[in-house]
Amino acid sequence: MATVNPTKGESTRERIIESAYGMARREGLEGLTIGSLAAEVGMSKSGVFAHFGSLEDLQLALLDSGARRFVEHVFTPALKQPRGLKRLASVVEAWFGWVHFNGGSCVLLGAVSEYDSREGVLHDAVLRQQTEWRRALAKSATLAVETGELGAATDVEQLAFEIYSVVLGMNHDAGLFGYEAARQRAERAFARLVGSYGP
Amino acid sequence: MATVNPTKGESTRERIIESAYGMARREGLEGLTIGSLAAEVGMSKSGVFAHFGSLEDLQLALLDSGARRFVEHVFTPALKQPRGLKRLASVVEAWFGWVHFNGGSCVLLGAVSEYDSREGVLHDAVLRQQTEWRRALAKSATLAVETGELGAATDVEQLAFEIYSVVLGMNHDAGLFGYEAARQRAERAFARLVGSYGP
DNA sequence: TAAAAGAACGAACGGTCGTGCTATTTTTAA
DNA sequence: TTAAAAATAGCACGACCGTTCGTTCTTTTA
Repeated sequence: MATVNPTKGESTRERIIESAYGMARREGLEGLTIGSLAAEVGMSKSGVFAHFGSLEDLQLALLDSGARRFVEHVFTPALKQPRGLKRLASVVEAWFGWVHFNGGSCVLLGAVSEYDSREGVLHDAVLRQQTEWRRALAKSATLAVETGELGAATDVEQLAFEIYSVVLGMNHDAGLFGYEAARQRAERAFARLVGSYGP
Repeated sequence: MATVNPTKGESTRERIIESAYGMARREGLEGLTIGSLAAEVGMSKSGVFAHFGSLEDLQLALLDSGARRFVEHVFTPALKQPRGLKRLASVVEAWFGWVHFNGGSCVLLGAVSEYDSREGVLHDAVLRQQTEWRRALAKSATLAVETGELGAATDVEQLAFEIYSVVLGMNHDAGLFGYEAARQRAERAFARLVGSYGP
């Protein structure tokens, strides 16, 4: 019972974030403005503003919220799979689905290219996220090595990089050329990867 | 003799683009403003503005200029290599180097995530670029199949996607975690790729 | 050297930006 | 039901946005 009895402020704050998330998917975190956001949720600028205290804090909240959804969508369901290749594949498949779930463009990945060569709290948050998920991916790979489904000599960090690359490739192609074709390419690439790292 | 006797206007236009390119590398094409650009080149806003007619045209010019550099840096030198795997490898290596050449963040790739889910001439230009380079990459792969250095059954479009993914992975990691480590990962990934597609 | 063309400036425009303030309304708690 | 607290609106601000316009200075051409 985490979200029971949400106060009015909390629920509208959630509504704002929801709306901002859709907007950021089209315009990026940087393209977000309080004015247009207020118009979309049907509030005044100052009304929206008061919930966050600053635009940067709103962006930060958005990043957090996105991260929560991401983990829920990609990592959590995989826990139902047995450790090893099954679980790793589940993560990757869900990751592919995540791109589609977000209409072909991902706020979190967009934030990487917006903030990777900048300083500030948003950069720090993005870096933390990416580091964490790369680590989680490598961990999943490690389990698949331990079950013997991947070769014992597997460099799991390298494999995590290569899987992540496929995700980036899919994200890239989905945005430019369409989701379906991109997903097929990505599926095949991942299958190849698993095959080439096999025992 | 293309750039001989450049008129004054042409040369300052070049200077502006040069400066804008560096700025766009930090802030993205979207983050570019005529005011800050004018300040950096030491001109008035209107003086800068007059060279392009609109901000969008400036961004478009920047995209064109970047494309020219990119081709010059990545594709042109590879022509000195014999057709086949040598040339393909040369393209990929130069591509890796291109990321470093641009200080770890590439304007052209940045433009993809800025404009992939938008409409307009900038989106169109980005799409044209990416389509062209993917095609060129696939073509390079085709030659390597014809020389017998890659398997006859190779799906060159799939291979092009996978190579491109590695480039994206490298770009991602270079921006967040540093160039050197990213390049090593990318090198190994490409080597694996070539190996797994071998004859 | 004179005339025409081009380049750059400075000021101003209407907008929008994020952010403070002070009211007013609505929700919550006693 | 009433008082306190929270949520929202309204307005104004200074800054900056892209763009336009008329003017001035510099370069090119004849």
